[in-house]
Amino acid sequence: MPTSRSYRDSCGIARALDVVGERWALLVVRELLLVPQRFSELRHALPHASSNLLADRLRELEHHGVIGRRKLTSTAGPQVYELTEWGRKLEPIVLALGDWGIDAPNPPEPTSLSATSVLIFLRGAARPDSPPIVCRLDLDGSVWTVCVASGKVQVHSGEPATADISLRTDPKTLGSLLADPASLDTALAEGSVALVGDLLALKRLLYGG
Amino acid sequence: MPTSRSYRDSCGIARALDVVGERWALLVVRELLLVPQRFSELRHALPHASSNLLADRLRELEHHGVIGRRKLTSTAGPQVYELTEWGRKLEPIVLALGDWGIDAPNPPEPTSLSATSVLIFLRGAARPDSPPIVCRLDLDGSVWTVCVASGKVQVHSGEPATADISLRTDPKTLGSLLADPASLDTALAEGSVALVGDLLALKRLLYGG
DNA sequence: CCGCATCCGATTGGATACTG
DNA sequence: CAGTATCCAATCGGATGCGG
Repeated sequence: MPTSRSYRDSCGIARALDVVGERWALLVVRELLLVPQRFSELRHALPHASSNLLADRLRELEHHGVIGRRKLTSTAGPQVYELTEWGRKLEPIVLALGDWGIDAPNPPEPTSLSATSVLIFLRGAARPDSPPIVCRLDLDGSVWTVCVASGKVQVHSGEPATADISLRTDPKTLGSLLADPASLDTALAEGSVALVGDLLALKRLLYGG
Repeated sequence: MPTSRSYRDSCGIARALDVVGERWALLVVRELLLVPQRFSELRHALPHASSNLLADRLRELEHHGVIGRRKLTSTAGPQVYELTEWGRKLEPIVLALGDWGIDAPNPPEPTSLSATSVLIFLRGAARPDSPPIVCRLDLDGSVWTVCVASGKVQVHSGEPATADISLRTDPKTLGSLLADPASLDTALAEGSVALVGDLLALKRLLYGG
């Protein structure tokens, strides 16, 4: 009679929530939107989730077919978690939920902000009509490529072939920069942001124009 | 130090989940998408949620500004819960989540299916390019108007001014009908669906064509 | 270190009963 | 009808352990 934890409701909304409605589940999906990640990377991205809980969610999401795991090297070695084809269809929903949540009150400090989160926000905020640019972005040591070209903003993991500008900072600082353009100068001055390349190009990328 | 139940993550997605991520919250929102509802109506729509939990969620959603409560008569009397302007912005997100959840495995029986759920599904499934029609729909005693006109499908609570066809059934039967067109004839025969008007018009409304 | 599993106190969810 | 009060089971969060 434990009747599991299902909503036992035939509606598609309830059935979706049976799969991704439990605590942390959609944040795991968020983390996997840009790139497959390893267990330890997910832990770093979601520092307020305990390890057992994260392991539970990953197992459940895998069991429901939202994510899969793939070995990086054949036969024993590190593995990454990635969205399945079905799981990837959550992307527009999760992004829309993020837009909606912008208007919510801020959570109590201290807060976390993962690289994936801020990159998703940057991708949505960057003006696609700004001039083409390739930016190398080093966030907490992991390297990303932000590319604006022909009206599209792309973000993916790894080194760019060539870069117009190069930025090194951490997710929370980048988040502050996006929220408050005025903070860019002081961040550069105190070294929390290191820039190689044209400052004006960076401002166009982050704030449009 | 209880550090509440917040995700403590600055990302908009996490902040949205701080508001509507708790159990039952989004199903309450779903119930209020079509029409404001009273406490007892919500209980009937979500029979697997206990009363204290429903009261808790309503209080929290109100506190966060997703829903509000309004007195039907001035000074003491019944009250209804309704979405705020901000809460109404969840509609496309919740509908998209429902579309995604259609592909999820069905929950274990027995399942519930509220009038709102099935009407939302009907509204999305009905072909807007079918001929104009006004349908009076009596679901478990509450009356709705389904109106197809000029390429739009509308569903709202209450009696239509005039109706081309009139249907009386319950949400679960209507859900079965939408899922399986072949079940319509037997449902009519055994009386679980009562139709007044043109059967062909009903089939066009439910299944397109 | 990485990828979990185990243990435990604090919260939360669920069912029933009860009150204004 | 519209919720509270109460009790108990399940879950969460945090710390720790542990094999590879």
